[in-house]
Amino acid sequence: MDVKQTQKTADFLKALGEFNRLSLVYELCRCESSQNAMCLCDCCSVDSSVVSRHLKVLAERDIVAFDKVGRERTYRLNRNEVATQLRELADVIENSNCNGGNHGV
Amino acid sequence: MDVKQTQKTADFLKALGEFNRLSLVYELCRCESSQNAMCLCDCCSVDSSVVSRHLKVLAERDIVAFDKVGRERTYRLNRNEVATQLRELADVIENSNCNGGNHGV
DNA sequence: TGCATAATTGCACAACTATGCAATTATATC
DNA sequence: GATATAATTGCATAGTTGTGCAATTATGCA
Repeated sequence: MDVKQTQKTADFLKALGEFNRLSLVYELCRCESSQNAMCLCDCCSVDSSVVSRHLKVLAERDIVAFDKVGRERTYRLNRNEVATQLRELADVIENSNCNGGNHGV
Repeated sequence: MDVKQTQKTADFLKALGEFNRLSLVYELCRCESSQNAMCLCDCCSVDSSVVSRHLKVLAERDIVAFDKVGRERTYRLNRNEVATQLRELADVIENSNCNGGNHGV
């Protein structure tokens, strides 16, 4: 596995692997429409500045995307991209080995 | 989403989301048979004590399992369990929302 | 019993991270 | 322009994490 790709995958998982960030992801999960940051604050009991920073981390990893609407920013989950990345990792872990695919259950 | 479950999932992702630990996982991925810790040291250029600690973290999250063989410990990847957890998360992220399943592509 | 090897643990430390508060920026409305 | 609100940024801080080295434990073998 390529070092750069490994680092990228690790960063992706690390971004998801923090309680408040994962809570934000779940919160965005529950709502079909975009949510602004203030609204998202309610789901985790931390300062709005903290939420802002967490959303920034999630955006950097392409886990969420945002649009500017007036003075608000509305965030939405990149559902397909995130799900695809997780599934690809699952496939690698389940299927790749020296003998090429069979993991001997 | 239940707080305890969220924390557990976050811990799982955090365990995977570190470069050297993910490298160990990939290394175990490549090999069908169990590997001892010394062997695994080769895949990441850190002290054996560090590898030992990383493997402990991975074992705590049930990402790897080990057997004692003489004075060695041989580690193997819990392929199915890890893959299943990742896929379940992918499913939640892709499908769950207020309107019950459709995520409006 | 003595020695060698595998692995873990104690300790110290540097780097990173999450957090809250205050200040700042950006934008809408009056 | 003045004011209010949404969001971000600077700063300080406490807590966590990854790391290496040395010591220790555990096991196998002569």
